[in-house]
Amino acid sequence: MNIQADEHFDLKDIMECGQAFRYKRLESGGYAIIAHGKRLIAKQKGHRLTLDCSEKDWAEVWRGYFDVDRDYGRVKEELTAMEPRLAPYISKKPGIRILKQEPFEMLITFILSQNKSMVHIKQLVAIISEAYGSEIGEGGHAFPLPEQLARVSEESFRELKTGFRAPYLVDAIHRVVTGQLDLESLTMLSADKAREELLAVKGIGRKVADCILLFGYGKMDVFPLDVWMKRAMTKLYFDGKKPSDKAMLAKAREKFGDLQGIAQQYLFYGTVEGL
DNA sequence: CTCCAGGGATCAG
DNA sequence: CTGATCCATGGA
Repeated sequence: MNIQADEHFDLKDIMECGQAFRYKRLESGGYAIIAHGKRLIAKQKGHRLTLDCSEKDWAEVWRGYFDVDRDYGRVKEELTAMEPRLAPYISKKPGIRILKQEPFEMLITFILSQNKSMVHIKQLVAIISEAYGSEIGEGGHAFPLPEQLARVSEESFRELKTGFRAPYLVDAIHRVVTGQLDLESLTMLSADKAREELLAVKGIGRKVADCILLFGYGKMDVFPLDVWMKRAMTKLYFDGKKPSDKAMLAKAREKFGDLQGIAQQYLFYGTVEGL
């Protein structure tokens, strides 16, 4: 089916700005995307977005995934009004949107992400999906469900080269399948309350928790502070001197308010791309 | 060889 | 409270 995309939607930038790991760029310029247990082929030409899905799947899955019902024109106006220095980052990648991905997938993916490069995270998530996720056609595999990972031992995770993160994964999965960590219930909580729940898991710190909240729950009032964002914030607001994490987070809230999660993504992609 | 990667736990002051 | 060190592993 075809969708009308506006100037605030750029498939390439959405997929490649660092928030998603389960996509492949095709020869045609389109993308094969796996999310929410489904596989999608998407192509964009100008304002025309072509998707190989039913209207039902569009309505039930992909519309939410692409955050279509948020007015990014307004988001960008508000952010620019709050902080004019964000403008060059926004105009460099004006088509970024925050994807709404599966909470459990984000939980596992970002526990894995610590101290790893983005390409390696992508490889590792692919390997885990192929090993334990259900086949969904065309050789694609869904990200594994909690029950599918519950039988995986720490030893097996180590064989997949997850290194010191293996026990963290086992602990997180155990908490989910036993109901000790109720991912569903975090939807209704404030970011601060939801973060508290996530921080109880070993291997989840502030940064990983905030990535889960932003990309898995669409909570835009968080600011994942990773090495790239520390560079960006230091350069922008602290004159090259090394500020504390607390100072950087306070500055992010001051400058970007409840839209700091979205601001973070413009800053992140811009910084990775060398702006 | 060294250094670093979308960090966090632990321990020393 | 802040800062240093260690943690596996692969790529530059």
